[in-house]
Amino acid sequence: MSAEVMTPVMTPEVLNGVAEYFKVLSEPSRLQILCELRSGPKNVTEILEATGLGQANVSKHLKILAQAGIVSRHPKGVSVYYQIANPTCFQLCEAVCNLLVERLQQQARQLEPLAAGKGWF
Amino acid sequence: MSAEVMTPVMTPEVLNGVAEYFKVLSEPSRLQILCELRSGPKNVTEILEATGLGQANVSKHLKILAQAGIVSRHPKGVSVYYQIANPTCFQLCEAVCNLLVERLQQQARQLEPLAAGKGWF
DNA sequence: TAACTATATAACTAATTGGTGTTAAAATCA
DNA sequence: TGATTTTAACACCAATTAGTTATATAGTTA
Repeated sequence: MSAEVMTPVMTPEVLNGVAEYFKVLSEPSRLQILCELRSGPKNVTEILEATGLGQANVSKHLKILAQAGIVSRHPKGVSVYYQIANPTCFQLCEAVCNLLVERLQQQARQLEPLAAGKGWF
Repeated sequence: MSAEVMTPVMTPEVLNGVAEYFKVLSEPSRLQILCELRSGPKNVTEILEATGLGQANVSKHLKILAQAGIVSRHPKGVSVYYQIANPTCFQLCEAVCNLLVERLQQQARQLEPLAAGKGWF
């Protein structure tokens, strides 16, 4: 009955949700933590040592990642293990990586003739 | 010769670059602007009217999007038209959207038996 | 129970940033 | 030329947040 079937209206709620997810991935420290979890679950101390970040800082970042559903929390005795809950985040990172590489390569191609001495005069 | 071929080291530069790109997409206003550009190029005035955002605000957001290589700038007479330079951003948004939908559906499934009256006692 | 370890939380600072208002610059038209 | 329109640049304020320090909480062991 709706005429908006083909191009769905992006409600503010959806926009906010998507923006919020991207915001979680927009901090180098959090990406670093995610990279460390690529090899498997790690407890907080291991993440501390691997990243060199402060304890309270890591704890806060892990909470944010867990709330976003990107990592999951698994208490085991004294320590708490975290692991990737949804590997989609890596696909997103990979896509952005490719984007950045493409852009750098394109810039390199544009600069190449100048480096070869052509085009200055 | 390198032993790090399989799992590439994520240098701080790469991490910063990826984080920076995600940060550009982490603002609802910018996502709103991108959504308005889905239907084709638009000048600033058209974007103003479509989004309801302030002029200076839109100008700033467009600059950020252009610097990130997500939109491209095309002056035409008095006005300046912007258009999507790389549609990859939409694939990213779509992926995040699916993620959010999946999470809501999963939460719904978990809540369903409780709503049916089972599991309270 | 007390002592110890691992993690989380609270309070704080410093820096970043989204939004607004204003001004300036550039193109078009009278 | 002068007036108008369109966009960008600049200054400002309010709100958010990453990181740090100190403290609290929970699990473990003696």
